[in-house]
Amino acid sequence: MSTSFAEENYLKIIYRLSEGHTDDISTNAVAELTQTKAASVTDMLRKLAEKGWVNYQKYQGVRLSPEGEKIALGIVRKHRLWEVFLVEKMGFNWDEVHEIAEQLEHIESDSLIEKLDEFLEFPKTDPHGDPIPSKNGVMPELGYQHLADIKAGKRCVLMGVAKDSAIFLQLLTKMKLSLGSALYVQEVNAFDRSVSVSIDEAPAVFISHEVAKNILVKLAQ
Amino acid sequence: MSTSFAEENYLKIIYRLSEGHTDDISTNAVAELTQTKAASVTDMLRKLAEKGWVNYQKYQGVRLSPEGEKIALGIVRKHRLWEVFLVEKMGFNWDEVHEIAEQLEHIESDSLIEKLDEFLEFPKTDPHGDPIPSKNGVMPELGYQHLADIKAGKRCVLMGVAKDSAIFLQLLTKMKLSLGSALYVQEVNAFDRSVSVSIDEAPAVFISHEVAKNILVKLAQ
DNA sequence: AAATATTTTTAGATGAAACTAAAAATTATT
DNA sequence: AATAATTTTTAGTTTCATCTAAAAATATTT
Ligand SMILES: [Mn+2]
Ligand SMILES: [Mn+2]
Ligand SMILES: [Mn+2]
Ligand SMILES: [Mn+2]
Repeated sequence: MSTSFAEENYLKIIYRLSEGHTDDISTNAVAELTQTKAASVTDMLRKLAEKGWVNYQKYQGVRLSPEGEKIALGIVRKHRLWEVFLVEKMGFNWDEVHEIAEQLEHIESDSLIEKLDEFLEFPKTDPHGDPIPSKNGVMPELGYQHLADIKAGKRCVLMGVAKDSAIFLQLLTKMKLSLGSALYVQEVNAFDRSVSVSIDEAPAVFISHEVAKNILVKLAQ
Repeated sequence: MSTSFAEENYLKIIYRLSEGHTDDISTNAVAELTQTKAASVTDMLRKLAEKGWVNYQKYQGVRLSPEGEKIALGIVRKHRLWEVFLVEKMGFNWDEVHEIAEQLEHIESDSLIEKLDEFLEFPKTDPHGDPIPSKNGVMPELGYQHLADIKAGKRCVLMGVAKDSAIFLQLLTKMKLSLGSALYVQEVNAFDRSVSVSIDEAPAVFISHEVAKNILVKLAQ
């Protein structure tokens, strides 16, 4: 069965909202991410349920069916592989690729995406550190922690971001933060929950809680 | 002003039908290439005229305005650059790329297409020998001839094809014909207008008039 | 437990892009 | 020049994805 751009975008967003927990997703949550009204979401959820891609009961919220999750993972795979292409081969910065990948993720050609994967030498993660689902729909679990949850005195490495808006990524770049940055959490400041962090052995800088929440790290060793 | 996929496809097809001659294009001709009904074409032509991209008078046919031609050339440029990418970088055969490029041509990002052009080292022609319009909307005139019009005894080189359907391209491949093939027109056979042609100095084979019409060549020296 | 607030669904409408069937205009033929 | 054939347009529908406004269901507060 074929999928429209709109359907693919809804499935992808329901997938995103489901990551981690297992409870049902609310109509309003979907409406916010799709940038549509709740009434439009209700219509689409009925249609997706009709096609067997979601389980949906009026007023009870929605979750992906196994079939729907497979489609969503396919879109996410394409999105992230194209992002790698845009950064690695076309020379874009990590804050410039998301919007273009939003378009490219809907290109329909299995052979293209497999050839792209090979051309990029089978990357495991995208330019934002997000894992790339395998061809057969398995999303690797990377198990990173949020910088905001790291205790003072710990060393860690920046492995990813939990948000890929251009404005956030540009701020990280300004702060000299990028994938692979070696971080030393000198102090957690109780007043505003900001963290004093030394980046690549440089003198420590303040990172706000809002930013630290969206930085994913792996503890050193 | 933004363009929908449907509008872009119409403009591209009107452009294609206009190449060469200067007369107006008929509604039916457009309907055939867009794979829609004449009534649908009439609707769209009114809309395109409204936006200033075509000149259209009821019953008089249609032609592109300068603005419409610029848009069409932009789509053709993207289509052909993506085809080069698919063949040169992704390892597709020349008969496999057209359908994928039909999708990729609608990706909207000026910086992407300029970076792609650079990545491909500014190709002048696509995998079918078709010229790639410049960034500023100029289509190079290559001035090739049809193999069907070449006189017996002449040598020429295969430079392009006038049709990019997979079935035609696969036949050429089977006949060992590809871009750059050195052709010697041994004889034009009056009965069926087929041509006896030696390909790369091999013993001559028969090429039907139907095929010869769609092969573009440059006379040797 | 009632009242109130919030969320979600229904009902009805809109704009795009297609369709079919019928009418009108143009072109070709006698 | 009249008739017939063909092409093109109009009129009225359909499907998809959205919208607004109002109704219904659920959740929260008093
Ligand atoms: Mn992204
Ligand atoms: Mn990403
Ligand atoms: Mn197209
Ligand atoms: Mn081509």
